[in-house]
Amino acid sequence: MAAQKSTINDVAREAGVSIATVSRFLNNPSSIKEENRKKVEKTVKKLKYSPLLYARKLAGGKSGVYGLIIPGYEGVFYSFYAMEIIRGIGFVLESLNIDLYLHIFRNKDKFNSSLVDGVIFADIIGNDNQLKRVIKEKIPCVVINKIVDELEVSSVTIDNFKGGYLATEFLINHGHKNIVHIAGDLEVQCARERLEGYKSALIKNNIKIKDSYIKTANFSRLKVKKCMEECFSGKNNFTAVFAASDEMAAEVITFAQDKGLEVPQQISVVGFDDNPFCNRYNNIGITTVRQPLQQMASSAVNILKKLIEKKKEIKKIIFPPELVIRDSVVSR
Amino acid sequence: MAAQKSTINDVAREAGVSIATVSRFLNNPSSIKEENRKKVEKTVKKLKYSPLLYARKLAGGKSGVYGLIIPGYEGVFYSFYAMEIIRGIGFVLESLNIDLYLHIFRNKDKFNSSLVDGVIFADIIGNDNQLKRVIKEKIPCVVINKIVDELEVSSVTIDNFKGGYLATEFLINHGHKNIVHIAGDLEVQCARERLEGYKSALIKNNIKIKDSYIKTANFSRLKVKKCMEECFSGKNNFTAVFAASDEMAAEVITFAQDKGLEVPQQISVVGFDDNPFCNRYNNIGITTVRQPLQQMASSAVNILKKLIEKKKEIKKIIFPPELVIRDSVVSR
DNA sequence: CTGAAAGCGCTAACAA
DNA sequence: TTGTTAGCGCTTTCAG
Repeated sequence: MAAQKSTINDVAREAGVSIATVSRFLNNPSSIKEENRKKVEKTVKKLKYSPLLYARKLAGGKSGVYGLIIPGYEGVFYSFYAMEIIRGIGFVLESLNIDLYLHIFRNKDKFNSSLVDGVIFADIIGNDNQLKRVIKEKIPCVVINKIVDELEVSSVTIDNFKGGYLATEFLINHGHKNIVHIAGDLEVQCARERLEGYKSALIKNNIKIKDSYIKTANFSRLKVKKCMEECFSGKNNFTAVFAASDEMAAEVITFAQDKGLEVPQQISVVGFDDNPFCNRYNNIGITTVRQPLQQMASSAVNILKKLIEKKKEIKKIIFPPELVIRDSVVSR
Repeated sequence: MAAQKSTINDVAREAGVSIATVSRFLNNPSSIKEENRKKVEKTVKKLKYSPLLYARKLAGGKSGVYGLIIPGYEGVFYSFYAMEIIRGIGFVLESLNIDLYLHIFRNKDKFNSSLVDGVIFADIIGNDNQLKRVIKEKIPCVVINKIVDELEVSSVTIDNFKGGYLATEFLINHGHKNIVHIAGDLEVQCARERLEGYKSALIKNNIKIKDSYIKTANFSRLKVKKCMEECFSGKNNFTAVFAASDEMAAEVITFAQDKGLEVPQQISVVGFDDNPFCNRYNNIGITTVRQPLQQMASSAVNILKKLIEKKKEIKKIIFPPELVIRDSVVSR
């Protein structure tokens, strides 16, 4: 009556072999006799058998599931970065026939890694403990978007310093000297590095760094408004803004336009991300710094896979960022 | 040496009780003596013990993980609907201390439900078989966004017919008679129903349905352009467009503006979703139909939870849609 | 190449 | 209230 799932025992009985043979068929088909392989194969199909992942895992096998841990900061589901990472990883895993176990956490640290074969961290923001625990339990893992120098762990990042440098240098090369930087949340490594890149470009070009030109907006659009109001409140004479994300750059444009200023004629803008949602914001193509998120995701999966298969060692990869020139910057 | 995870045996030994007592502590703490409870609690903390979900599940328990299955249609990761559902469900589950197992599939049907206690389907698009299998295996489940009349399964939806009707009626009430409808992918139930709502509103108001006014754009922005080109190619005299999503509505606005037409002065537009990304598209607040996605998500989780706890029966919930009036429609 | 059997960590009778 | 014990479905020695 009950349409229960069939088990390895059912298959073994029906096919007239032992469960060990069925197990071998599942894990290493070439290790059993042709004849048995055919019999088992037929029976598996007939009974629509598929192994219980948890039984398999308990017996020392693999579940075929990777974990993806995403810090649940505010607005994470509106974050281009987070969504691209989920998308990229989901896409690669699918082609590998591996399932995804997504864990988005806020505050608490309750990821139970027991179901997964390995873990990918999409950034580490306040969850160093989680990472440490995973490493301690010897679960293979890879970190994206943060270089964790103090730990023996694989990572995939871009050179955010260079990204910030490129963006700022591009503005400088167009004759801008008074450049505002809207930074992301400085708790986050990539935001700090982009800021450092900005400073470094100024220094190299003998431009004085003005603290009043550096604002922090948490990567969210909401806070950008406040930053811009501050910039405009004093005696402002800046001619360009470099924002640490395209979303923030878009908000800068909106703000400037609401103020009656033309972009880029009166204010040039550079963003970060190459977010397709903002490519053509209010008809302005935003010049931006592209990070190859899909490549990073795919790279992370591959490293993890090899780690799980014990084929490779810890590896720290850094991709180069790329300046994408559109039309939100003019010379002056 | 090896920092292995501690097991229930370690805890039992260390605390001087049997593993059964530890198990009881985990699942029903009030059933053991105060004294033992304290001892076990202390030991659990000391050893940083947490049960292996798969061992638990194999022994007939729960994993504390719900599955969320999302059809991986093109652009799913840019889909407001999909992201809101993930967000809403993630948010509710987090407060319940339940983990999420996200499965986004394309083509193949390889969801292995064995790790989860229950499953939520975010829409059914071409994966009826998956749903049927889950039901057959007696795994508790809930479907969002599609009413599956022919199956005994819980569902949470909105009244999409009514949504389409409201949108169209609003345009008619503003004096529009020539109304284009940009439908979503008609493989998807909600798109069909919105279209029916549109037709019904026209009929009720004695306006003839023109096939040339009905275009299908797959919910994606790309196809909208083609639809609009078609609309404009013939002798067009439509004055309004009702799009089955805000994203598509935004694209309609872009297209019209590129054509040199003013929105809403020359063309009124109504969308669907109340997508905050499009709230203020090119400075135009889009009038739209809101579906309470967060509520739907939360409702789905609650139904599933009760199903798993065997406290409730199959339930089909239909939420009402709500017209949100902004400024993309003018009378004529 | 195959089968028998041990055991992974846990839950849930059952007996005490 | 507690401990003993029999599995849950699978992988993996170890003999044959």
